[in-house]
Amino acid sequence: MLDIKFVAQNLDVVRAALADRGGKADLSAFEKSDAGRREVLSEIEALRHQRNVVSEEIARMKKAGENAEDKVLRMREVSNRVKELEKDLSVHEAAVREILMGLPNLPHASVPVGKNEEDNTLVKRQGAAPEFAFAPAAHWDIGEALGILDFDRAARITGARFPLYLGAGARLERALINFMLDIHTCEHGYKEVLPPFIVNRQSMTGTGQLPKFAADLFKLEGWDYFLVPTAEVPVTNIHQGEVLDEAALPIRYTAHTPCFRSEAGSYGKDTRGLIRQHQFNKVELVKFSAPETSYDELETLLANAETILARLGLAYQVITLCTGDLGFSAAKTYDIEVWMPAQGVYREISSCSNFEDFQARRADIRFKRKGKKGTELVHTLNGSGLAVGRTVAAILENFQQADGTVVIPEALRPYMGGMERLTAAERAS
RNA sequence: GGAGAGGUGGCCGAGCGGCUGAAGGCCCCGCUCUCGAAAAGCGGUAUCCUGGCUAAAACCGGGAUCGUGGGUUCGAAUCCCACCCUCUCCGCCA
Repeated sequence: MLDIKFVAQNLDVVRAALADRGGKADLSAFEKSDAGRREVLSEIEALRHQRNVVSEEIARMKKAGENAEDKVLRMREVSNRVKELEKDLSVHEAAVREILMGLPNLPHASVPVGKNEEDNTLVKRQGAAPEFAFAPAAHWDIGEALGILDFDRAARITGARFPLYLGAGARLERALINFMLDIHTCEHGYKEVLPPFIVNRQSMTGTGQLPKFAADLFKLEGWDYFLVPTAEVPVTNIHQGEVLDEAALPIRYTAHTPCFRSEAGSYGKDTRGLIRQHQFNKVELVKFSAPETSYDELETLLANAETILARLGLAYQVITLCTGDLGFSAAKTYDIEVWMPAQGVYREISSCSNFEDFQARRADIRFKRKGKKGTELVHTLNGSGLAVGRTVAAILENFQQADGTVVIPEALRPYMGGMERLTAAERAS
């Protein structure tokens, strides 16, 4: 959420930023509701002031044994009037809030202006894409041939877009999760957390998924609870409503969770394989930072995520999302895209964002500076470190061999009981 | 699921119709003392909204906030109702 005062005083700035994002905002409605809100509020406050003063008089008179009946009667009317006005006020407040909750974050000055993903800018490319003497197979064909992925049975169990890992495939997924968590906790200074996978409406609103993107979420029937679409939601909300110590910042958390997404509107996209599933695993990185260092924290967050790909020996590129491609809550986002040989493209495997105070304002996460009065909103950041299913897909495609086996990256072998290669040997059925 | 107890400031904790934005303590920040520190003493220390002043603050005025939302009342942290959460006991259970 943007700061209501900032919006009111910088309508043109907000309008321009929204235009850069490719949206249009009905800020005239905001102006009108906010003006109405202030007007009614000042009238209410004047009446309440009167009531407070006279009520005190009444107390004094009653104590002195005097008759205060006329004042009581007058204040009864004032109170009724206040009640009426309060109804007006809540209408205005709801209108302002609704508009404000629907406004996306303002892009940071360093974000390139652009219409869509074609205008994203390349930051760098790392690692060499493997060369094949044969036509590289798609990861779903490799996985099915090895007997470690079974999409048909997954569809029987649940439906389309659910994964079933078997044998070494299941172990590979688990190995990656442990590998990533170990690096982030032991080498990058993140604290491991294991949060709830189901969250309430407030948490979803705090990080920005609600109220606007309910269609992307799985909701529990009979409950006002939702399956997490990313660990960002439960982990960022760890400190919801808190005032943090300046000395405690930056706070860094890493968490593995399954992620559940309805993928509404993506029919026909990435229908095969592990790329776009309703359920997938992800190791997430979340930071709470002081405002002045949050962009430095974004750079290290990105570097922390990149480390995983580098250790696995996967080629990747980093791009900066342009204004038109930026997510709702983000002020700046880097995507890391891993090389996928079968399709010959780089595919998103991590997304690292600084939300500045946008989520902190919604979730009410503040901090106090030593020796200073008052509190300030923290900056929140997060990034995938990494999407595990897509990492499996990348490993299968990048390290496939002519004989159909897949070489396991060396860094991962300790987590695979020393296994060096995925073969069809253990295929059971 | 049944019975009971409770949710108050950064933290602990008193208050149970008006003198309470809230005692007391802790933390934190100034000052005194000290070569310095500790201890002790003195003072200060919630958040949000709104108006004035301002380049912006500081500052000043007003309002709101004692789990959340309603209600009673001239007046509610205090009384009533609903909901949420926590704890204890019983039942059930991985």
